[in-house]
Amino acid sequence: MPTTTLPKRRESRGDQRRHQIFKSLHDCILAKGYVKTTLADVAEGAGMSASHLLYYFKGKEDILEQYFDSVSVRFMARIAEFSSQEPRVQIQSLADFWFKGETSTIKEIGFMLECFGAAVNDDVLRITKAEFDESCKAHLVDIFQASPAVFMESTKDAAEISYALMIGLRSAVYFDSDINLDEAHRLFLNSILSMSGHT
Amino acid sequence: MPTTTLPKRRESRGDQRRHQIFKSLHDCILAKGYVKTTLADVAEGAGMSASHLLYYFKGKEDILEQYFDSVSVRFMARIAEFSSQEPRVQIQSLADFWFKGETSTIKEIGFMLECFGAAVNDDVLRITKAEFDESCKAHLVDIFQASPAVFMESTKDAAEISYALMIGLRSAVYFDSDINLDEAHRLFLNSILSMSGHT
DNA sequence: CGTATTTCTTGAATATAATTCAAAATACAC
DNA sequence: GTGTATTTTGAATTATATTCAAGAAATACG
Repeated sequence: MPTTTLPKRRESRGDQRRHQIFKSLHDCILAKGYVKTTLADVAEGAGMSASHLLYYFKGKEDILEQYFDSVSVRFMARIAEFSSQEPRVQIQSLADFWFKGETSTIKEIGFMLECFGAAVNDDVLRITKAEFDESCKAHLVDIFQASPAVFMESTKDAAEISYALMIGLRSAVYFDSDINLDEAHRLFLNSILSMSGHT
Repeated sequence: MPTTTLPKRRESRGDQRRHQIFKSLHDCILAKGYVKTTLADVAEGAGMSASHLLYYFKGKEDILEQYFDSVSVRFMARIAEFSSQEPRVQIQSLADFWFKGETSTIKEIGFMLECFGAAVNDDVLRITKAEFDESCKAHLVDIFQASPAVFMESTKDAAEISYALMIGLRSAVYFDSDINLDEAHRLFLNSILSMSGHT
């Protein structure tokens, strides 16, 4: 399916091409998963030949690595926007970000989980994820420091637990039928509010 | 005098072979990850030809699916053993199980994370994981019901949060340098004890 | 314009790994 | 011993990632 995109002057031709490839990879992963996605699949979605993908990227892994990085950057920017809000509102924003909206559908969580699995044995993905985690936890520490009270030994512990809860609940939403996005949202929100003394 | 050796018919020849294959697959996954492991690698470790692996299993995926299932069964049996203990001891046992000992090294956590990633687009793995999760959460509900007090809306919520915490903390231990197995053990233990009213 | 140069694009060739299969080797029953 | 069932293998087959030489298109420049 060829996509006719308007030529933006801000983006070089190469960047446009790269974005088409990312978009196609994302579509393919949501449809059949990264492992089962072939370069031919991605190429067709991006309207080019498979061999031409390797003009822009070193290989299949490289496409995922760079795409994962771009998603990571986008997410960090989004989360950074919350910083100006009151702690209580910030917590609400985070709950919404991780358990509501288009970035947190079941399929998107599946994409995330598959990336984590791939990251286990891919240095580039692993480092990207580690930096993303670090950034998220730093934000959480800030939130807890600005909060009324923390029922934890330290704000660092509270951040660690909050982040683990987010990862674990999203995983549960994907795999387990006893919990859905709304319930996970409630559990996450209530837990963080409670930990931060927002009674 | 006993002249006849007992026929160790506990395991058929085929089952022995299958176990050799599982063992080899596990070694390979710890060494280079499932995706990068080839059938030739597994075959060499199990002392047979690659094509012969497919005499016992339908394919590479099938080996992982059946091995993951056997690990799941083994883990469930181990966790079921804790049931006779007092709630407080049971919580300690769970913390040790998930964050201490040979089943919870960094490499084993990596194996788990890679399986979860693969499970996203593999029906067999996904169902195995879903059933395992369900079983674990049921045990947690039992623990909370037998505990002094639960600072949650329900024991189901407490179980959901505990399990999410376990998954999220193990993931953090694998990817993030700001937390190790000992700290995760402490955080998990303290959180569950606190949630269950074991002050 | 015309053409030189750079960038883009492809199909054909190659490499690697999973899977199939016919047949050989081995174990086993009688 | 001989026939049958099981185990095992190496040699094809298939699928996919990757390389590469060369053609097409865009762009720079006289």
